[in-house]
Amino acid sequence: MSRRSYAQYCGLARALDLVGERWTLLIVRDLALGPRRFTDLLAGLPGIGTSLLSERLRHLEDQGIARRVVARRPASGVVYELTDEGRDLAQAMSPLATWGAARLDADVEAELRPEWVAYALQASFRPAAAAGVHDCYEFRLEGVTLWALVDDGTLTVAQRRPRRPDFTLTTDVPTLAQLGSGRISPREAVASGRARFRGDPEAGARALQVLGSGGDRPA
Amino acid sequence: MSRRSYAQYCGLARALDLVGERWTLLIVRDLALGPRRFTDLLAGLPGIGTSLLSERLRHLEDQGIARRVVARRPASGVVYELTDEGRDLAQAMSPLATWGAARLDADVEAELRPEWVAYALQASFRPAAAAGVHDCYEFRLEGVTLWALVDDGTLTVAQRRPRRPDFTLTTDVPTLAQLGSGRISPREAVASGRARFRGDPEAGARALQVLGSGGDRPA
DNA sequence: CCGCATCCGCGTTGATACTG
DNA sequence: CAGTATCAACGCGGATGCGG
Repeated sequence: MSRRSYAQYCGLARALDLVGERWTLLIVRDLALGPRRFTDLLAGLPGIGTSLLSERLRHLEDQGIARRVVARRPASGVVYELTDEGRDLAQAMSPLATWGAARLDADVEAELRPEWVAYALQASFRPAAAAGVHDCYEFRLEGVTLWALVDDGTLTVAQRRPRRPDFTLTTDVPTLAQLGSGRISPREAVASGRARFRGDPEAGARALQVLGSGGDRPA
Repeated sequence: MSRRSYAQYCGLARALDLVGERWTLLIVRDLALGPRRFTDLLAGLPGIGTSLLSERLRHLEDQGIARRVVARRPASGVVYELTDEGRDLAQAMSPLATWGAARLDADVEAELRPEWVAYALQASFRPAAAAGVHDCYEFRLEGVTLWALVDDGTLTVAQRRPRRPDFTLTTDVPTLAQLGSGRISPREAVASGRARFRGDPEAGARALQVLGSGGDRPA
């Protein structure tokens, strides 16, 4: 029953005491995309047990990271959502996610869900660079297609085509991650056959600014 | 024997598969301050068992995050140090450490070691803001005193006074963390009695730029 | 003393069954 | 749908031992 603590007066140790246990950060990740029901979370975390999810949620609630809300409108039920502190945490773990994304090898036998990519896009979104930008980017990734809708300072990742996209990028997730982090240039990605770009090159350049580390121009 | 994996094609899940297990990130934190011996790490991680530390180190080695080096010079023995990838990771976990530092309550029964504070300072250091800066800041924190030596683009955190400091800040760690993150202004910290500042106010302003989120001026 | 392996008791986790 | 109850399996903490 006693929660194990590192008992160190150190920011990292404290963070790990709070959210370092198994599944916790993945729950925060899922909640970062919006309110979720218990069963939504359960479906998004294959392998977690219901009791553990229940306990984790209660703990996040106790720590003021997430909030339990009795939903009314769509269908009565319980919904979990992040608090402001939870959103701070979601921001703080983005670099870790980016670091991990760069190490997503192609050979990993891992499930690919649109939500994970949506989370990665949200994490790498730079609102300041998106001022005055109104674009729609289509990403096709191994059977998963999704759309990033940039409107000024906001990014919405949709799983249905919201409007005619300014470009379509067909690639795989590791390549997309490398593009976003600037580890390879769009030119290289296309030249090596790992990516295919169709559409407005200027929109592609804006996408790099808004969703990546910016700078380079697409082929 | 089978390492448990989340098996999700998501950057965060991958990062947690690699370094999400207990103690692992704290080991990386310790190594981020420089090469360490097995027993140094052991001493800095009260509660870890020798076998677990050994296994974690081997895993970090396998993943190319840390490296095992047979030391010669000071005394023969084995030393562990971060690889470039490990340094990337250390960078990536800094925001998490900052998030946790803001939640280091005064009531926590936790050990305070100069190294943790040194790590926090390193994590918040912005080399770009330190161009042309040559300062020495003294921090006195509940019995622990240390010095931050800024020289152009580099920060060295010392546990012995390297030279006459440009200012001395006496406070506690939560307040220091809040100052660094900009959650309170130096003015407030001093006015509320939580901090005491003695020395060159302009050096204090530079410290905020270099070690914090910058902007405000000290009282 | 340093670096590490082995063993054991226990807390945490994963899977299933069951309930309002 | 939103959990609680239960139990087996695994990971971890602590002790011990052993070759440099």
